[in-house]
Amino acid sequence: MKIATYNVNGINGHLSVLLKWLEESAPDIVCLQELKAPQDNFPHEAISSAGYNAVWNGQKQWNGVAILAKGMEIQEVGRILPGDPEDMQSRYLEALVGGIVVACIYLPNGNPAPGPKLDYKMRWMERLSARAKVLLEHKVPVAIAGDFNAIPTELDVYKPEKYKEDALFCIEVREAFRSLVNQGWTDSIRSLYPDETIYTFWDYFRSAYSRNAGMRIDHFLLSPELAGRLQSGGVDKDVRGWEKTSDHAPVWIQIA
DNA sequence: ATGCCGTGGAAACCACGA
Repeated sequence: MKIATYNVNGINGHLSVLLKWLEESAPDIVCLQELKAPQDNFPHEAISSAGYNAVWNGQKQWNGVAILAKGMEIQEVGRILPGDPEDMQSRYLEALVGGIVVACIYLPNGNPAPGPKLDYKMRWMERLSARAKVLLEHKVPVAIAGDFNAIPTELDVYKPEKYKEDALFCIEVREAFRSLVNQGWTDSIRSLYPDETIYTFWDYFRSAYSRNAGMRIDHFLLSPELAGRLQSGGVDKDVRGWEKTSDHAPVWIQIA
């Protein structure tokens, strides 16, 4: 079973790229982030015609996450990350699909840092850690997948020294990410490729993609029950080079 | 050193992204 995560940066604006990638890559389960579409403007007919069921948590203008599945029922578990009834941003969607609990996340960016946006990000990471701990205790196959907006280590960004103060790489975000993983999760791509430089995002600016000035911020965290089934994984880097494309590339893993 | 690009919604500019 192939599971993918892809920050589409506007599902309607980049729909043709998404559909082309779905056809070429043929993932069984897909987590999407940054739909940038209100709930009633999700392109469900196009997604359905491509062969995918879908559940989505949309929002006007910003954010928005979705889970797609090919030929499988998607049983929604929830669309609220517990811990803050004031949080109205559509950044979380949890579903049971193919015998796996899939949590699709779009973690807040946090910039400019320091400031209220970083504060919100840190609180969101605390809430995610709390939910992740509960999911681990269930001792079932779980994948937390999505745009974490977190660069785990210096190996994961083209110029670490430039990002020391950035909300994606500052020490408190790195420590929060490491603390989350240390609950017992497996960072899939890093576990498959312990020493390689692998990026999932390249800025639109400054020819970042052609310079390979990227960062690894889209991740798959697997519970022990699922990590043992991890066979392979990678980044569909070429998709980032397509016309009218997202600034992220799709990331995928193959599960036995 | 810098949103230089790109999206969506509102309004012909704005907020936001990483």
